[in-house]
Amino acid sequence: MNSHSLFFFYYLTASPAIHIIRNEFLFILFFLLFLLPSGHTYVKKADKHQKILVAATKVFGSKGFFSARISDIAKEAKVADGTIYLYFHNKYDILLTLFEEEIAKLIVDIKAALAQEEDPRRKLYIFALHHLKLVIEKKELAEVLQMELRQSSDSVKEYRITKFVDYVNIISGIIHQGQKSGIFRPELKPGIIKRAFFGALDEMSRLWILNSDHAYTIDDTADEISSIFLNGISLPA
Amino acid sequence: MNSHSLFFFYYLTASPAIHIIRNEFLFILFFLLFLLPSGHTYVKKADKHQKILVAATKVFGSKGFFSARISDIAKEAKVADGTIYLYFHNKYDILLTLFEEEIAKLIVDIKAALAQEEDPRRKLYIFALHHLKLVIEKKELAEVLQMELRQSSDSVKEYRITKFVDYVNIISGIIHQGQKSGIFRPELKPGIIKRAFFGALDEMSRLWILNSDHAYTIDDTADEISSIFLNGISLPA
DNA sequence: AAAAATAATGAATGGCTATTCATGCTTACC
DNA sequence: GGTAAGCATGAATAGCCATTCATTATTTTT
Repeated sequence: MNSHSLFFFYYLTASPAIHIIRNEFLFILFFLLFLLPSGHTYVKKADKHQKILVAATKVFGSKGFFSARISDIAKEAKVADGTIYLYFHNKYDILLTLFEEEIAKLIVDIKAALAQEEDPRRKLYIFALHHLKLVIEKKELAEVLQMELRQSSDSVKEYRITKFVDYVNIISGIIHQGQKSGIFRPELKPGIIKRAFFGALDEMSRLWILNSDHAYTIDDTADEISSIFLNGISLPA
Repeated sequence: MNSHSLFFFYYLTASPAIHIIRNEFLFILFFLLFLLPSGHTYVKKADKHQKILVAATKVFGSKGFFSARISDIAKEAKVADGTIYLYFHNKYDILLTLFEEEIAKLIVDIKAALAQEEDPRRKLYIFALHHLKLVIEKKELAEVLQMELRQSSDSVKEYRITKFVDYVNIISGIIHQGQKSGIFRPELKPGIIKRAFFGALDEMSRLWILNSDHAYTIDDTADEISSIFLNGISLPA
């Protein structure tokens, strides 16, 4: 979408102003009114952008970023290798876009679900449930998160420190609230807890991803983990 | 060491038996008595093997397996690129060797420390402490573990399922023992707990590795995490 | 101290694959 | 139905880097 509008403006500004006679003006008007918002080309582009991202998620998820080949992604998306470069700058750009779009969605989702709830204990449970549900519903994405969030390369680190932290900080927010309202032990450091909690969930994801025999249901797991934490961090009633 | 002894046997069996006259017999005896156990060549080989592993740990740790170049490792080890191939089959072999040797050591260490202790609660604490200490004392190794345990490639997965599980199963052993002796809640599933516990610790490592400003001490952290878990999984007294 | 055996070197090789681009195809408009 | 604009294609390019190997250095043996 982004690159599409840019493209459009490029063409617009590149043609000398003197050429904007009546015909062309009408054409541009037409273009603005019909093509840009919902026109055919536009939709197709968005389609492929999406198709490529979906394919990339699958391929990155199963082979990891480095072992994944552009041609794998192209084949999976049923698109020529070169086509990918009409939509993304390079391989790494695909990964970044994947993160930006998906983590953003995830944050929105979870925040919406949390807004329904007041009790910090319930909130923690809801967070756990959402996070684990992601693993089921978007198995491939979860695998990418699993693998690539760890890849240490300075550029990735910087990125991670931007986006990922937002997500994890939702937890410390909950802990904080719980401490303020006297439900959680006040001496615990939210900075540690959030990490521990995320780590526990994340490790469960890994379990899920690596084993195909899912011995426990998602609800059992969310239940058990948040219950441990709640018992662990709550003040005695 | 391994490849060295193989080498020796290769030479031994390759020379026809008829050649073993008195002189050569004495030579072999000499070789066996002096060179093999502590001779010069042997030590030097072990030296370089080790030097390369140390260098590799550093390089893998800072750049990740895929971004690490053999030439980086060679430079770090102060050795020619080609030399590495006298000690390892290929790049991936370096990584595997690293794991085998280090995780094995770690398991031995932790088991020794645990043997001193009876109380499952204390054991859990000790495990946490050891694991986190690893992150401090062998920062680079910890980074490699962090990064590469996640790398999804079928060969790695298989490997992981062999060695790594041994390590994590130490936790479930402790939980089990605690449940049998009526200290831990019997309805909890050790299969989940061990993962959650490991995940929490592991996430703490990540925190440590990514942030340079170490806001919390290792003991604080081990304390806090095991305390949460202990509260969480213990039966009310 | 020469010869033989072993080890180390690093430049050259070769395979692999991200990226490009000349070409052909589709669609949208007249 | 012809034309132009934008799209898609995939073979060719180009760069990177693991691995090899002819050569040099070192160590051991006689």
